[in-house]
Amino acid sequence: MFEKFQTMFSDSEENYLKTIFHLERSLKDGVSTNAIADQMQTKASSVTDMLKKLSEKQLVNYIKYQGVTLTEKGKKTAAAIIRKHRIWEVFLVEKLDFNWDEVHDVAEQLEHIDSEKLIDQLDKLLNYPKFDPHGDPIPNKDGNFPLRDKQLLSNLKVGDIGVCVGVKDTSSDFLKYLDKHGIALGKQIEILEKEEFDKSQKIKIDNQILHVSQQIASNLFLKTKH
Amino acid sequence: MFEKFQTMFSDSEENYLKTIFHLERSLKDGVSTNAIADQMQTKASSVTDMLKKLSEKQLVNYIKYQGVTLTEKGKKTAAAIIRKHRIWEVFLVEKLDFNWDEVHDVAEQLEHIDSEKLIDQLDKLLNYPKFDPHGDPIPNKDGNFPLRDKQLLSNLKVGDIGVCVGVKDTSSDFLKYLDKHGIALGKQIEILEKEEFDKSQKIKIDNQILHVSQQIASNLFLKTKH
DNA sequence: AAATAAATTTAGATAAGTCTAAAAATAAGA
DNA sequence: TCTTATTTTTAGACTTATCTAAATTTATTT
Repeated sequence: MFEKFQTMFSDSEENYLKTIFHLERSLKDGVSTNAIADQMQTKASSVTDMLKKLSEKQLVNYIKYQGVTLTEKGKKTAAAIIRKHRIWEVFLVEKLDFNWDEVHDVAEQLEHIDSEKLIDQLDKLLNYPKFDPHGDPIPNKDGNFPLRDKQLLSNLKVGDIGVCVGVKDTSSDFLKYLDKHGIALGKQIEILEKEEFDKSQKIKIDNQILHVSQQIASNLFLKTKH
Repeated sequence: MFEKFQTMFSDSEENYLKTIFHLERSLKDGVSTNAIADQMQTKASSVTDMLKKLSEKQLVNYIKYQGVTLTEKGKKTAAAIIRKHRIWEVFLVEKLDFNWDEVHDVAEQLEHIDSEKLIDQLDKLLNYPKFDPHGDPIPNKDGNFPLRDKQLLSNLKVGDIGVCVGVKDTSSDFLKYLDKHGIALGKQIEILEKEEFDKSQKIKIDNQILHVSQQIASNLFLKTKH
């Protein structure tokens, strides 16, 4: 009755792959043991153990004391997990009325469900979304991420106009702040003033004037009108 | 990033509770170690280990060599898991075009996802279904199962007319057999003849005549017209 | 370049869940 | 009832994933 699903990889292995994938993107060069440990709230020794295992399975290139990179196989696997995570997030928001600050923990569980048909059908039900509720790209079945030119609000100059297309910080607190001030994906934002001293900005959204700090501006992605 | 979900119980514990719940219903009196081991395709010694643990957690009444019964807490927990399993099955069939013979393995995974909001919203999306795709009752949030008077096709007599409301055997093979012969939940069936010798029957469904063996008739539930 | 600091790995331990093989308890048969 | 068979439990081992503490390697600093 409870025949074990011989999923390719354990939940833990999948979580490591996903983390390494993300770190590799942001840190560019090789990912260190400690970086992984920090990100996953675990101990460096645990990371070392797992890296050995992932290395044996040809998922990472691991050289002692030198950090890791994902192999092609590792990248594909990580992309598949991220794909599942993000499709589930869209589902939760679009079909089950979750707010964008509530989806992460549940998606973290759902991403490990093993069923190709399930994810394909979900994708179809949601009309093949390209971005998740935070504006992050959803890789296709081949592991390729759709590109979208976007810039941080903090990098725009006075007079620029853009549409909000994503957030860098996906923490619940930040998302709730955005909700409170009417900032959401799809909204148009115009930069009215920039304060050099503290990098804060005055912006126009929904014909309302809003002052945002550097912290906000550097976590909000806009797509500028070319 | 990957803070462990401190779900009440592990997947394994939940699977044991669910199995014991089902066995308790069919076997009536206490459930034996071997019955659980058989059902779960595991070894009796593993079952004993788990029973000790479940007993410590007040989920079962366990006396060495005497089998187990679920406590109230155990019943509630089991019902909650079964509730999740069956709601997911409805979702898979209604929203993702799964066939009723494809849902079990996936629901087996999904039933362990820990999110009250998720299951409540799913329930709402599906319009609070009372029965799953095999006609099995979905317990409510209190753990109570909706009742439906139903009888096995094999127990009806010539001339009786009923509507198909469930299956006893939910194996893929049986469900595919039913699909092939146009038998589905909601279909009306009339008993035309019964063969005493081999207990086979001649029935009418969709104005077609069909011969079904004892094996089929004893695994199909009908609701007779009052 | 030697000494110190930081990062990483190893060694050994723990917990959950499972297994095999042996021991103990219960049930069944003569 | 005594003996045998069946069921159940115990004992000890294994795997996965984690941890702490110690050892090792790499990086930094003077």
